[in-house]
Amino acid sequence: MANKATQSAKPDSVSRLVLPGNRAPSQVAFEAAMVDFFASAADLLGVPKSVAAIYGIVFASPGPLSFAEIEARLDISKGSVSQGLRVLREVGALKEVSKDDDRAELFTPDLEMRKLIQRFLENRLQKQLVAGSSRLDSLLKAVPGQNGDAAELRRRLKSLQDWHSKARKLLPLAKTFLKLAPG
Amino acid sequence: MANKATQSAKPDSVSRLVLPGNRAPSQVAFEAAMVDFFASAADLLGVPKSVAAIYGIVFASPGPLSFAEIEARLDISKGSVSQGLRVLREVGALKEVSKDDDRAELFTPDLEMRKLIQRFLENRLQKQLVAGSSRLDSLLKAVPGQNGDAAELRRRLKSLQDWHSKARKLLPLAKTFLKLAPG
DNA sequence: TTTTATGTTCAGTTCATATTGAATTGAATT
DNA sequence: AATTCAATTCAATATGAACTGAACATAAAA
Repeated sequence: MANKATQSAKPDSVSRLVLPGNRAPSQVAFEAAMVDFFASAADLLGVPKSVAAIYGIVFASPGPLSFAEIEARLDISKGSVSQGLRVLREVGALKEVSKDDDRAELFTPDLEMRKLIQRFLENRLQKQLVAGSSRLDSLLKAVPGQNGDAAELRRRLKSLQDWHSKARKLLPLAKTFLKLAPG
Repeated sequence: MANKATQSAKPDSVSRLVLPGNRAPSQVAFEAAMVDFFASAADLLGVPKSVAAIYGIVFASPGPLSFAEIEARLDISKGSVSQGLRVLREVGALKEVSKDDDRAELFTPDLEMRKLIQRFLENRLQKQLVAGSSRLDSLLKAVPGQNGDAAELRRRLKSLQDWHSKARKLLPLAKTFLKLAPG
């Protein structure tokens, strides 16, 4: 809990979320760096920091972690852990591995990132692009006036449609490319 | 289609920013729709709504608009208009056309979106990817422990490096693709 | 049944970010 | 030099997404 003013000049970023506990300093440092890494990626993708932190801490652990262990290693609330885990399970970023002698769920990163990336591309980009296209169709029909001004507006909308079309065509290419074998 | 009940139902979102003034209702509706369109795109890219609204209102006007006209058509403050215009000029989304008989600046959308898109790809994506790569290098050297656990962590990091590498290779392809002539 | 362990929910709070607008700047005009 | 007006700045404020934590749910153990 103690989240008081720090006495050292630690980076005031996300790595503050990582609690030392009684683990080896090198392990803690590694965890903090991983959490930071995913936090900055998450920032780009519009994902909450706490979610990134959870993923980072699980990623940094060679063995699967329980809810309680995640809670202990991160300075975020039970509620946030619960909701963050839900999000990460929903998008397939984490998978549960059940240890039969204990009823606590254990989480480990799902390294099949193909699916993760595909999901992102389809859910955010493709959706937005498709919705945008039909909106542009409507707009083109609703151009006000009928003189040269209207012509100019139509020209602009056509230009937007062109870009949308290119982006839509690029998406499948990107998906294919990202699927290629390492090398 | 999956459109809500009424076709003229005003989404109570961003189009509220558009002020009717004394322009033709069809023009106002068109403006509101354009503002909405750019607002949802901006949302994806992490750009403030007011900035998107300004771009939308300028895009929806066949002729260039002055600061005062933009302010009159949108329900946002002078300060937001000023700051939004600055951002849009900086990224090259708007260009100024000077009308010699008046000293007010006039703005019109810069339809050379190539540059805009290139800027976005380079500044946000490429930067993040390059920074990420070097962070991964560091992390690989800082893997704690030396047994099988360390090997597992190295395996995970290698996997991340692979994805980063693919994404970095994809960027130039995307740039080229988006540059192709319409068709 | 009661207790304990584990996880979830959600009403309220926090805090980062967007927005505001009074004060200011500076260029053109008189 | 004083006035006017377009535009900018920035401290103050508003907004809302993310976070918290107490209450609640569920299931195994006692």
